[in-house]
Amino acid sequence: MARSLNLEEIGRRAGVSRSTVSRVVNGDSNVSPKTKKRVEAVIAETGYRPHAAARSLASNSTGVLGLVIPSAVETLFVDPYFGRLIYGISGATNKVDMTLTLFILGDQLDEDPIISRVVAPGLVDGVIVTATTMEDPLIDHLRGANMPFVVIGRPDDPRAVFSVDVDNRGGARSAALHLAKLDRQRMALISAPSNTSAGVDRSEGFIDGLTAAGLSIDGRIQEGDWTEDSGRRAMENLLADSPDAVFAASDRMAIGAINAIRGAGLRCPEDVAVVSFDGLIPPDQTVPRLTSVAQPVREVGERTVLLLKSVIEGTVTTPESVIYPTELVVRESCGSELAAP
Amino acid sequence: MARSLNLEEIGRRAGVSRSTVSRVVNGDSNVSPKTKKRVEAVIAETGYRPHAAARSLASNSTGVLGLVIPSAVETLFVDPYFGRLIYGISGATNKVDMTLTLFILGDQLDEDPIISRVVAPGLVDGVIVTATTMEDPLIDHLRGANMPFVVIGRPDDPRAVFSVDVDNRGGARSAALHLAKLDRQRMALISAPSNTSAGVDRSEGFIDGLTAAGLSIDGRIQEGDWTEDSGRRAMENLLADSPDAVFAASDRMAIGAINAIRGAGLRCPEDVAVVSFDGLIPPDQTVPRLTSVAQPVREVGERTVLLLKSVIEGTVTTPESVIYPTELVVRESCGSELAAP
DNA sequence: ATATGGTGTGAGAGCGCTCCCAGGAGAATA
DNA sequence: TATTCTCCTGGGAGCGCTCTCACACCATAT
Repeated sequence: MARSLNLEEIGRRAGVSRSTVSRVVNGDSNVSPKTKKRVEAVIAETGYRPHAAARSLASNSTGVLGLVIPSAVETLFVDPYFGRLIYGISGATNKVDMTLTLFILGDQLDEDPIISRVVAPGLVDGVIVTATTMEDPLIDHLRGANMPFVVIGRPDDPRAVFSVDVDNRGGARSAALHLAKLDRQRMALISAPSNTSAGVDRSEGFIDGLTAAGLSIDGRIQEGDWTEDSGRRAMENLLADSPDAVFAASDRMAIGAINAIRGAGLRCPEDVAVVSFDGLIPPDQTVPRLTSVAQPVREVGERTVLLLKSVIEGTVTTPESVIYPTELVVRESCGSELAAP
Repeated sequence: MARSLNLEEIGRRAGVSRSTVSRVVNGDSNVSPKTKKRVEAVIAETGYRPHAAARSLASNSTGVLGLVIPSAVETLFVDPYFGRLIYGISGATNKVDMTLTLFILGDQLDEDPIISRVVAPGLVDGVIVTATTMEDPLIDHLRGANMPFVVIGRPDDPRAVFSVDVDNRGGARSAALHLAKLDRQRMALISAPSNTSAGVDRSEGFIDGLTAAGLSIDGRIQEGDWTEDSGRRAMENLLADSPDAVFAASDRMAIGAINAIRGAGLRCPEDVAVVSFDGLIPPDQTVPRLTSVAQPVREVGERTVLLLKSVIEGTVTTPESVIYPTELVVRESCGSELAAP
């Protein structure tokens, strides 16, 4: 019978103690080069790998980060944003030599059995919460269980919660100012869901920009749900008010809007200019190419992981809100070339 | 100083032993109703949750499933397929009361440090491998580490590996037969990468169908990489051969192809009919609505989880290949209405 | 010669749980 | 009352690791 391959066994084969093998495995410097080499040889030859659970139990840390995504994401998964975000977070997690666990929440948010798994001790060291709707009960559970966490988005109380977000307000505002500069007078808004912080901030920022330019929205607002389809329907409704420009709170909704504009026999950008938010669609994939407020999704993901790691390690203790700037990337859909000489 | 909340402590407060509390937590029947109630009260009141790592160590099972996704997925994440698949797998994992961990592989496939984490003992009980390219070294590592795994797709040797796949061949074949029945004579193919089993099977199935209909492809093949953009470029090349129909191995590539057809001033389906594979795009999101070979992504995800669970538990020991049927969903892009009276 | 200090190593305890076995309490049977 | 059986409960061992402490060893300083 093969005895199980553990520290003790490796030590036996290398003629040293369990402790010494542990030191070699964990890169402790207090091991003589000769011993180290011998132990490493045995490890390589046996294919030994430390037992993750045992390590977690003894060290009281798992090396695992949790990513919590609300259920509404079934539709959201179609949006390139989530794929990018997961990709960024996963890459950063690997870079710091940790593992990523996915918690996709069910429908009934409150007493979801998944939540109890998220906060169970010994499973994850910390949690990243994304796309949280305002006043998410999950936050309370996390805090109650004393589980380190970082929110992606703007939390209800930024002074009580660690968070990473992009400047949704400023980005949307710049979109309004840009369109105003191009002499658009009757702007419309396709907003994102108003129970998300990004949705609220982008709407407020846009209207803020309008106001600063001496314009007003006059009720030309339709709420979408991030999907292309909702963007198309929203635009169809808005066309009744004959707007000359529209700001869509996401790329995909903008694509839907462009389709609606075309479907109504109008031209984009000549008749209706379009500016979107996200900047995640490859430029040549749309006609006309989208003018969009670009947000650094990958950077947000990486920074979140790093921040969470600091919180777990206790390096950072007072909640901080990291906010990444956004950048208006001008292409054809806003009609800036029409205005230029 | 708050003493740590563990089985012993709960037992102390409820006036029973560690063992009894453990029985209550795990739903063991051999506990008197009175004791059970008392223990449950203490648990509820203290908010006790079992320590996952300790449990794993003692029971030698983690309750965690790993999902391994190759790196190429940065582009693939844009494809709705992966979102759906992850969503299905995650839902099924939750349903069997387990947790899902994500391993997104880096670029250098072979000695990726992530692989060593995947196969490390005490982290996951089993692994789901997706989008594997042929002869993936990961498979060998998994087998070498004696880690239970199930492949989504068609493995090199179906008799040696557990797998779940859809009938790519049959689906593609039915697309060819359908177009032939509509009197299309010069069909073209936009294939998926030939280092994936789905890519190979869909191409072979399509050509097989052509042959059965007495037609041939005559070199009208272009390979795409699943993206819309690659579909557009592929179609632009194919148009030089003036095909009257095209089969794209994925929805997104089909959308790119339609754009290319339009861009060349041709009509779809009148001049060039289009049939795609996947059936994941909401019908009204394209003009014309896509005729597509639909695959049951969610079912594949769920079945994979269930199968993996059986393998882990040892219920199933001889490798089996589950293959789901596909279904041709006819809409407008294939031009079937033109042929009908 | 003794004191001092760094370096490499081993042993013990303990993380919180599960699993197994021993055994008491009470009911059923003799 | 003695015996057997079932039901419930407690305690010990052990999962594989980390962490702290002790200590042997050798080099250098006093």
